[in-house]
Amino acid sequence: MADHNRVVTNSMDAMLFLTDDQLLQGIELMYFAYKGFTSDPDLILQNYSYGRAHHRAVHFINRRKGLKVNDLLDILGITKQSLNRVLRQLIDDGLVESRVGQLDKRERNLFLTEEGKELDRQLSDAQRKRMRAAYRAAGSDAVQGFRLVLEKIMDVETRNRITQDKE
Amino acid sequence: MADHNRVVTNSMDAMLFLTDDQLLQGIELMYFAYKGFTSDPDLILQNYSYGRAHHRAVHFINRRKGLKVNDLLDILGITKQSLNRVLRQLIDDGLVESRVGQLDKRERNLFLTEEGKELDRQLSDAQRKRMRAAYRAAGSDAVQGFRLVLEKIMDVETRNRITQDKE
DNA sequence: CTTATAAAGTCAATAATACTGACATATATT
DNA sequence: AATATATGTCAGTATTATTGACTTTATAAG
Repeated sequence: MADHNRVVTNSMDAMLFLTDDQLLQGIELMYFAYKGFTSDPDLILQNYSYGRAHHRAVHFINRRKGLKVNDLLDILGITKQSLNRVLRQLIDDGLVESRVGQLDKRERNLFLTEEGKELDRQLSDAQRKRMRAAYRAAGSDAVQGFRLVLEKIMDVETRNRITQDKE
Repeated sequence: MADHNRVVTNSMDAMLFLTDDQLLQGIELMYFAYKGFTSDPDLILQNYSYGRAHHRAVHFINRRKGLKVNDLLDILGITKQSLNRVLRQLIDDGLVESRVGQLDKRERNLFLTEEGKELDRQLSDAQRKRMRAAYRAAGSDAVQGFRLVLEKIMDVETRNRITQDKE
């Protein structure tokens, strides 16, 4: 079975020029790009003594205003104990507001306060600036390909959850 | 100067359809794709009680056989104290060999042992499998765009260091 | 109405990864 | 001989994550 797969794989790789070395180069590209991608926000977060976890929470609370705590847990894929520390800080610091659910009072809907929006704006500006520069330098065809490959790289469940919200 | 740039930026954004929302979608794609990208290796590493730091060390030692400790520090962008813990484990566990430099005996050249190569093969197989599937599903044009955008996203210094090795 | 389930929050212990600062050793350079 | 470089190590701290146990409040099911 292993041999059979290898043969099929090789012929399809040949069509797409997918040598092991090229795949490894793609893997390294992902690693280094992600590192650059997070470097600007990391600097800003230091001023707040926050980390990437705070960034992610702020980002998704802004992008999905009023989302429930459980929604955020699903998106981030962490435990509630992990999120709690971060969310507690953001609420105590006045960047996030937790409102009791209107239909189900057990639920909490999360929103950014003005101060939270200000942090999000700073982080988002830095990251969008980098993305915009990269997109512009690479061109729109490249951007399409970039987006397509990234969608295929992520877990299917994640992709379904993300794309269903858009369409 | 800021105003001048803004005007130029906006017109070019229009040409490339770069709304803030699309940029934010790209940012989320990076986040979710990177998460998927690391999920397979993470499972394998659990069997060894290793983490991502070990993965990165093993990967780059294999890709740049005989590299010096300082080279690895530059690539990973961490302190030697951080690397030391990971490298110490890998050496003690017999996955990495540290050979005294031939020209300069202060230097140490790092190599994977057979056992180290076996771990690298497992991690690399999993990650290449995912990349290959994504590449195949997206098509070769998309792959070109993917690579191009990633190169533009990373820090310039990183890009120079990476690409100089290839050409 | 009572019981069970669900959403959120918390406490405690642990782990992986990173940091800074200080210092040691061996080797190379000046 | 003095200085600089490459590597290694010890100690202390921070961030982010984990598992497990438990509480509070509110909804749903019996």
